[in-house]
Amino acid sequence: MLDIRLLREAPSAVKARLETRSSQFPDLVDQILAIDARRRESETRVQHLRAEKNRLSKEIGMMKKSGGDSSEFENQVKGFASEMDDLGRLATELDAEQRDLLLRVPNLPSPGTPEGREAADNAVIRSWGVPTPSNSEDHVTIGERLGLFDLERAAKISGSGYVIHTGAGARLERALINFLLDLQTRSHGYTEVAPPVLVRRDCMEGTGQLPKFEEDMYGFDGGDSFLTPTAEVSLTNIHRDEILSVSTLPLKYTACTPCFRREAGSAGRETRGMIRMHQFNKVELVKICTPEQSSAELETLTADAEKVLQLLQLPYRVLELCTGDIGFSAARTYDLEVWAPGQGAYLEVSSCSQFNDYQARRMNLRYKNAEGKNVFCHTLNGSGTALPRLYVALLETHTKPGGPLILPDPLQPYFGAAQIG
RNA sequence: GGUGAGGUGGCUGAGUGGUCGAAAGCAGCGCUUUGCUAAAGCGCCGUACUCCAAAAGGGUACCCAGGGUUCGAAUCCCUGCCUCACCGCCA
Repeated sequence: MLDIRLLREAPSAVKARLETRSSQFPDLVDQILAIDARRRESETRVQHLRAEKNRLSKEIGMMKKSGGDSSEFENQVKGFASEMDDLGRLATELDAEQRDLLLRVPNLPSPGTPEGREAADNAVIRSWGVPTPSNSEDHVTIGERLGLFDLERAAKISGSGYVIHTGAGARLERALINFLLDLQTRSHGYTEVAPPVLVRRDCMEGTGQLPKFEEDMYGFDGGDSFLTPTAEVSLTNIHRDEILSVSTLPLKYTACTPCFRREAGSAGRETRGMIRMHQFNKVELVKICTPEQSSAELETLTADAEKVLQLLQLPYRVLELCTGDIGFSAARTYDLEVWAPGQGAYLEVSSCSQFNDYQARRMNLRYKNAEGKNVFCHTLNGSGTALPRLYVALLETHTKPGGPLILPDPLQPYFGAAQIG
């Protein structure tokens, strides 16, 4: 959430920055400022009435104590009680309305974020490895041939968008998870966490999935709790409503959890195979740090995710997303796209984002700085990485048509063999 | 799921209708004194919002959350959430 004071003090700068995302946002800012003005006006009047009420009540107390007659004062207080109630209600309403609208304003893109409207405007900033020619089998063919997973029976029990990993395929999934978590904890210093995947509504608001994207989420109990679409939600919210000691920062957490997404509006897109799922495993990396640390932490976070692809010998490229393509809560984002020869395309396997204090403000996550002031933290996250697309790239890259899947060296001890098939 | 007990400031913990944003202690900060990694004394020490051009200084709200009773609520009532204990059920 943006600081309302920033909107008040520099509305045109804020609107100009939001405009680079989409033209719908400047109007929203005006709407919020109008409500803010009304809200403050009614709040001020209520406060004055309450001050008067408190003063009279205090006098009544003293009169009662000394045995005087206070009925005149009592009537006086009663006299403006209803005006006070009305104004108070109005102020509360406007406050809620303002907050709700403010929660629907996305983060300001960082100054360095390239401007652009759509994915085509993203900037390729580096690539690694040489993409293999796209004449291999696709992962569905390989998976069927080697008996690694079963999409049809998954559809039978859960519908489309689910997978059953079977036999060596299930073991490979487990080997990948262990490899990824060990890499991030042992080599990169993240603390492993095994969080709940069902969270309360306020956590989903904290990281920015709600209120705007409720139709993409699996909700329960009338919208009180949700299955998390990414471990980002659980991990970043761990310290919500806390004031952290600066000496503990940056905090670095990783977790592998199932992720649940309705993918509303994505029907028909990339539906073959495991590229877009309603449930999938993902290793997530989350950092909580100070504003000063934040930008450098984005670079190391991205490098931590890239290491996965390098070790697994999977060619990839890194994009810096443009203003029109970065996520709602993000100020700046690098996407890692792995080459999938069977698709003849790059697949997004990680999105590494810097949120500045946008999420922290939503979840009231602060730290006490050297001057003893409570300051909002900065948060970051990225995948390290999503399993299904990593799996797809692994199969399509390391399998020759009709041949076995040759596992990259670092994976072999985790799987317990050098190849499958 | 049932029963019971609770949720007060960074922590411990008083406070059962009025002058309580809240005693006291601890921790923290500042000063003084004592020549020795410490003690004692004194002072300061919550957050958010808001008014004022700003500072100074006011004001309002906050004792888990939301409602209610009352001229007045940390205190009484209702609901919810959470914690603890025991019972039941269960991977």
